[in-house]
Amino acid sequence: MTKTTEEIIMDAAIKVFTRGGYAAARTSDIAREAGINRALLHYYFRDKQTIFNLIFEGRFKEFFGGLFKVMQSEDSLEEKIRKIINHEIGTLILHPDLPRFIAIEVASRPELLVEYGTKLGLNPRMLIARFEELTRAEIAKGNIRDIDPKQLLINIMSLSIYPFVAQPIIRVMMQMDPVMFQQSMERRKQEVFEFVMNAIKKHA
Amino acid sequence: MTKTTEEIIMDAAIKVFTRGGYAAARTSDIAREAGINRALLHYYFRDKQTIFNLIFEGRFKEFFGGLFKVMQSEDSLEEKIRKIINHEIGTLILHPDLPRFIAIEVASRPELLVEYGTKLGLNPRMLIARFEELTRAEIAKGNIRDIDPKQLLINIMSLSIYPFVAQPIIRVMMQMDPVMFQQSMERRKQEVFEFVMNAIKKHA
DNA sequence: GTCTATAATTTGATAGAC
DNA sequence: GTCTATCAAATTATAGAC
Repeated sequence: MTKTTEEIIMDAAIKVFTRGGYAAARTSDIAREAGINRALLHYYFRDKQTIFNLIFEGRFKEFFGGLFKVMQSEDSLEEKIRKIINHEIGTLILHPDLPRFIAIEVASRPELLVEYGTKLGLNPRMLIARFEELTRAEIAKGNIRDIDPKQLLINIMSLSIYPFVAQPIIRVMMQMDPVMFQQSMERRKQEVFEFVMNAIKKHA
Repeated sequence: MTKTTEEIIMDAAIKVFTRGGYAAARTSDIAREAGINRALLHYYFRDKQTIFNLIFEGRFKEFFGGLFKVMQSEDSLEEKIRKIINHEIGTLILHPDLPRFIAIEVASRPELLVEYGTKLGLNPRMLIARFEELTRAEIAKGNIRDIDPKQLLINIMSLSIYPFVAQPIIRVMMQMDPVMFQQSMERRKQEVFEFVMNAIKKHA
């Protein structure tokens, strides 16, 4: 189970690229992080852009791939909401820099979203459609209050993802070290779920 | 009211730096955007870092300055929540790239937060303290359900700010052009307010 | 496969003419 | 004040020895 040099380089590249995006990444940082020489990067991978593309595809998949499965599940709305939140926060506890990385790169080149989206067979329309349908059905049945399903989905994502984007700010303002932050996010799974369910509940 | 060259350069620099952060910004991009020569940047400002520091201070102030005032107001909790949401979304409609820019730079250098925070006389502890106090009072009075005030504040911020961070993704997934997105955010002020108020309301 | 040395390219900063 | 030309430094990429 000992890692090949190629894997070592990839792991190092993930760290460096994810930290500040493509522009801020130095190939020398990747080499140092991997404990090898810069020239060896070019032996295993053609150039910086090639490494980045491989990394981006993997990170993109991490960010969107699991979500797609969860969104497609045949659960009730409540159960689906719970799973989305648990999946998002759970993933980001393991990879806290992920959303910032995706945001940086997709903002500077939005076509990446379409390119890698189709590459992974993700259909955004489909992804949203089921959730919308389910939500509208619950509204029609009178189980929840009238709310735009798209906005509801944005709200769930916002509550799950934003704290990680703002992690450095939150940590300073609320005086948390990384461990405290992680524990706080662990508890947040339940808190966000309750917040959302309350928000869509009907009131007398 | 015709702009000086210095102002033209600053405006261009704001655009370029905000787009992808310091590392991705090219001085040649700033010059082209300003319609002048690269050398002229160095005539008006010492170097890239100097321009960036000026820009960052301004943007930082835009992002945190107004919030500070709103957080200090003597309103009821409900009114304060409304004002926070309106202020955040309102500001970001005018400056949609702002939160991504702040997130990128503060993530790569968290000390910026403390440095510019104290420079502007912002005290994060104070900022949160009043909100916490007010929220606890409402809980004690039985007006809202029991909720961690810090988490509530994070939730309000998440709902207000995240859509702008994820703007490129949301735009693609929901097929909105920039104008539609802006209109959607305008409506969102009210929707987020209702969402939050419902979420903290007590249920029978 | 891995390294050292070096070349090529990109980017930022300066000198000096107008 | 603004430009062209040039330099210097940083960064990426390649050649070639071992």
